[in-house]
Amino acid sequence: MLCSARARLPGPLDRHHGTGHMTAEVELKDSGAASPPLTERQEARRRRILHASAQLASKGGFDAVQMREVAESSSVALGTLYRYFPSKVHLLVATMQDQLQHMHTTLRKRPPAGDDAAERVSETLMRAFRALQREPHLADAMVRALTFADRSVSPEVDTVSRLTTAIILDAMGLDAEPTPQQLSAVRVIEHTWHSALITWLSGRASIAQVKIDIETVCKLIDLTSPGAAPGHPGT
Amino acid sequence: MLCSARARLPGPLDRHHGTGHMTAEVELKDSGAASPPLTERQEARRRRILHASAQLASKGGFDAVQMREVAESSSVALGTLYRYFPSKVHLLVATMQDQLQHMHTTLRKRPPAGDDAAERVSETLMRAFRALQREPHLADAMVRALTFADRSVSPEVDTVSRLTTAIILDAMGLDAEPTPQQLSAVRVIEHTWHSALITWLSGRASIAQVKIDIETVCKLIDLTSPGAAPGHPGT
DNA sequence: ATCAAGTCTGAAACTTGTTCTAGGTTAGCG
DNA sequence: CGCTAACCTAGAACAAGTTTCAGACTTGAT
Repeated sequence: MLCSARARLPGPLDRHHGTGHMTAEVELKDSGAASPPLTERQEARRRRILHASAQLASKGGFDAVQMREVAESSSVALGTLYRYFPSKVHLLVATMQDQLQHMHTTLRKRPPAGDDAAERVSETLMRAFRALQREPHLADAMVRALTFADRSVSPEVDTVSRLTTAIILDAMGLDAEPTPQQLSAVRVIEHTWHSALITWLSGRASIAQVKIDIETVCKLIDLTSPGAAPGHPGT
Repeated sequence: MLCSARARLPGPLDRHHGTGHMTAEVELKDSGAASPPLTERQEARRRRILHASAQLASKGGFDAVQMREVAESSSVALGTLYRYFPSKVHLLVATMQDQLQHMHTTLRKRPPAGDDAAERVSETLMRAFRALQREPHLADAMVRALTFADRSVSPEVDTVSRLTTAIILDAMGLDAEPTPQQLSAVRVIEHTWHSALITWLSGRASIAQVKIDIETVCKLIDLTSPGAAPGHPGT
């Protein structure tokens, strides 16, 4: 990455001024995300790009996702690629968002069956972890992009973060709205999740260690659940 | 970063074959690190480089640390810079190691004075956090480099990790050797620490939120300390 | 003093992310 | 049908990390 994140000219993903006429190509289904009303062909291009990105990432990780190659693989001009995704990090974060959505729907179909919330969350994360182990290079590309992202990618990273939070909250199976303490615990779990993945991906931690750490951090859920001993055990 | 981390030719930081003659320049004090027996002038160069790196990083963060500039600021040829630090990430991780060592000695002088281990650790981390807030750009450069580092930087990142672990263990003030559970808790705290810093640096979390999360994760220390309720509170 | 080995320098070259430009294309609209 | 705005393409150009190379320098050994 060079200087990353300048102000960008309006692209197909920008809102219109509402003056009446819209994008040149015919506008269709704005189902899903609210911001980008995309054309059929634009949607197709976007998908091709994300597919190429994931493909290349699966092969060789972060470094293997080269913008020129992504452009060529998805039959799109380099300039167009940059119109859709203003930087490599944007692209990879979007790729991650895509994959996360898959995972979320998959997980909803077969929810974890642990006895308490902590178990269910750690089971869920371990399931996700196993999925990532099947495509370690892809995981590398996505996670590195995610943690390397600077302020210009904040909105996208935030979306990913919300998705992850949703997955964890789902697994917790709460009866009521989460308390602030629970939300903090979830954030901590997310932190641990990302950082543990990094250490695993860079070969500094074993799979077993990641498992242990996930289980360790998940204990925070019991600790912060309403009804658990408040404050320190010694108090 | 481009392709990062090729096999590198022998540099001043490499061990010798023990054949008898050593580095060209006079060899002096190998106090400190065991691996690199550096000359006086080499040590001076190394320091100049690290200083320039920190200087530039303080000014504009990760992007502002440009290898050509570092080389010029430290009056060293670009090739030499690369001989000392095989990549920008190596350089920044080494910079972090340097800063951490300062912090460690500083902390040893005025150890935290909390009642229990969890308090002391979170106080220590918050102190470090405040130090980082004084140089947010430097923090940005170091932390981004740390989490972006790939396998080729593992040894260096590991050193930083060990330093951080040492700081936390120091703050805990253990009577005995840490148990495996405690070590896992410390790793989780470290994960949270890095990842929370990232979210703060990229503007996605407030200082207050980082504080809360650190305090939250530090509760794990009580939970895993010998004598605390083992397993889940509900069991 | 000379030699060999390892270092340092300066500069050019190469790679890949990112930006820019000129021209061709598409689609709504009068 | 022809206009216009927005889009897309091909390709050059630029920026910064990384590599390479020839030559000068340093030092210990002969």
